[in-house]
Amino acid sequence: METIPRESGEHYSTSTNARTHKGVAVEAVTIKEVAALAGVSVGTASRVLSGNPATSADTRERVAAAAAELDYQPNAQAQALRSTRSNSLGLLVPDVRNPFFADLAHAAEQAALSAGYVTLLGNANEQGDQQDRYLDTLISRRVDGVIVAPVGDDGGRLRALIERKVPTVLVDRTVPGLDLPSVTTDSEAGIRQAVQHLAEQGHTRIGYISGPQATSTGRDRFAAFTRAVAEAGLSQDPELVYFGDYQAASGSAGVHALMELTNPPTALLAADSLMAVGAISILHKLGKRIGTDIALVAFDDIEWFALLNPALSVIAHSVEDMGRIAIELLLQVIAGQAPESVVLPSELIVRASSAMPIRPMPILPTTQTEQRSQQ
Amino acid sequence: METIPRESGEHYSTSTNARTHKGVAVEAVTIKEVAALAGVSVGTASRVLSGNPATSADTRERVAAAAAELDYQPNAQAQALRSTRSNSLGLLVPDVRNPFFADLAHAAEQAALSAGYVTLLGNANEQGDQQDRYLDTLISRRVDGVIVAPVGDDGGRLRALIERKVPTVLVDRTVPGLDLPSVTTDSEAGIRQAVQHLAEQGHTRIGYISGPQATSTGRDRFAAFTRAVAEAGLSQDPELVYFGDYQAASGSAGVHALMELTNPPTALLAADSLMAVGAISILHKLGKRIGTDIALVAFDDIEWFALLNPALSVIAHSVEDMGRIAIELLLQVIAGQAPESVVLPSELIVRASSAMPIRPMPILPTTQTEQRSQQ
DNA sequence: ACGTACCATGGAAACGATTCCATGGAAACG
DNA sequence: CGTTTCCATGGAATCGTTTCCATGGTACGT
Repeated sequence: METIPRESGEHYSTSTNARTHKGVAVEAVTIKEVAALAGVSVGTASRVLSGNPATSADTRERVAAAAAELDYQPNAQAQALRSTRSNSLGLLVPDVRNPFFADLAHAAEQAALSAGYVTLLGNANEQGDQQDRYLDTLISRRVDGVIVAPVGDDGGRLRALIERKVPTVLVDRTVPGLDLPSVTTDSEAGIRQAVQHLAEQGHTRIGYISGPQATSTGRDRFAAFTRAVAEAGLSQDPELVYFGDYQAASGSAGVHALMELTNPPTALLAADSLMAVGAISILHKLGKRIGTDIALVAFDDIEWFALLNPALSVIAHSVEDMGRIAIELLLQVIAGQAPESVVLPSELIVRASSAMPIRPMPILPTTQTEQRSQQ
Repeated sequence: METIPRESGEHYSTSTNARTHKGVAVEAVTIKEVAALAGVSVGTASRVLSGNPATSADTRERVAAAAAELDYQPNAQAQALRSTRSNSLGLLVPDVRNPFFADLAHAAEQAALSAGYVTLLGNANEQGDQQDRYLDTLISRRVDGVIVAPVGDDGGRLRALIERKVPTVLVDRTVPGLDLPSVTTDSEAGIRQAVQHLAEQGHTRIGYISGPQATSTGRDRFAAFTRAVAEAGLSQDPELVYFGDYQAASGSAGVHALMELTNPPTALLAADSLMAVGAISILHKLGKRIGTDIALVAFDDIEWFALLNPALSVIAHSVEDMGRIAIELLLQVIAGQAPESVVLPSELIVRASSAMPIRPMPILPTTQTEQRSQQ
């Protein structure tokens, strides 16, 4: 709206990309200046800096020296605009504060870095709209590929990625109806081992704190639990299942609900680490001693779980592999291939939280003996 | 190197920004196509889409409809190249897997998002060269501002940021000689409270697992510890200090070293959460019961510490405030102001790990009684 | 020694948006 | 009714880089 006449005088009228800061205009070094200092054309300078072999040793040297002298940093936006490659990947996780996803982010980021990509990390906060917002941002920034641990079940703006044929890989969770390569965990084995292990300790009523049924992991793990319980001949009382949302608070709520049953469980299985944290916290408050009064097993092998007293039994799966393989698959998609999805194994690690038989009595596989609550 | 003649035929020779994927070329929607569909010029379309008021209601409507129809997502690179604003911030932390920095990243990212910025998260892995590499990447991407929890003491490429006048704010740690706004914690109060508290429990020899002296927090906290110990009249035996590197392994090594002294400490203070984790792990292995055989206090208030048994006493400081304020300061710097640095308070939270007097005997402030190691 | 091949180089177009400037038309004013 | 003002719009320049194309020069084969 300013109408003050501006003099278009004898300034450097050639290259003026100003970054203003505290009122002072700072000129960034461009390839033009590098070329000038080296005494070559812009095209030649570009060739040298991008490693194009069609250059003489002499110019290579002079351009490199000029770039170093001026501390030249190429404008990544201009590069990306022209070359349609941004050398950046998007990584979208439901929650960075969840140690599982923090580890995943770390693993993926390191793998991406060694492949020459920077990672834009986005946080969906377990909210579909925030995920969609980030996905649009990633489309706008023309990232070369995206790795998503999806929130919700409808795909949302993931479909926009697919339409645009943006290379995309799903990780940890899948979305029904979306045909994308993925890296997931086969929860079946780990959960069956956990249930069998608890049955061997004499437990007949296992409480299950489930993930939300709007996620693939929530459904898969719940189905695996149901099957395992049936196979082991344990109680299939539907009251023993509480549906949480993968956040700590719902782990607490789950324990509350399960322990108020007239016939409460003697063992608990939590479908992720955060809900396990919530469960532990409330069990402490309720005065229940883990590993003695009640057994507890958690999905996700978090370093800290081994430090608890008693140490927590967990169903482990390798988050490092998951992150690394996700990047590998993504690089393949970027290269124009159509890689197969990868399913990683899970396995039970028994520690003190579930190692002690609560009721040392023989298991009666056929007859379900009514047991009084131990209030 | 291809010399195959390419036909430059009757294709859409106007706009061909191809993103190749699985061999198929996909054209991204550009503003040109939006303008064509709306029946206006590119300039007008741009004005509408960027909210420039110099547009008629009629065109606004038609352009908006066309953009929606085509699911247009602007090319952020072209926008940034022309407007010299990228609407993105860089956030560089020493280690995302450290829950303190994961929380910090989350807090900062949310604050940035609500201010309209996306965050590029980088991981220095506590290594100066990896930090430098990321800093160069951020310069190249022309981010609008950078928040750094610096690794090391020499600044490295941080000086390049300053030369270019890239708006930068330091967080958690500072670097001597760099005049940048920062958000840090005053460890003095929390550490003095912790030492006094331990002295009140009858401890006279407090082991200190220090952070590296090449970080400002390492130095500050060590100095605060030294002062507090002197004030409380406790042992200033230099053998009671172990210098770690803020990683879990060095916490274990520190406990090892301190417990092998002929006169080992009866209480431990760890300068960050990861070293505390390492310390807990090794104490378990050595059969030392925390809170009974040895007292333990950790710097950094991590949610999980409250779940340990016994719960861990901590020196707390607000990581949410730190992240949020860092973004606030950065926005001020971007706006051309020169904000003051902010120092946040710390305070002791006493839990079971340090609550019990280990040797209920009167303190002899002057005479140091020889105590046998309790191996 | 001459033509061919090749290689390093300079110049210019292009990527997709923003933004300045000029213009045409409508509205407002006398 | 004529002139001025203003506003919406189209066209063009521009951001910094890559990449295509043409060219000049050197080396090579005959």
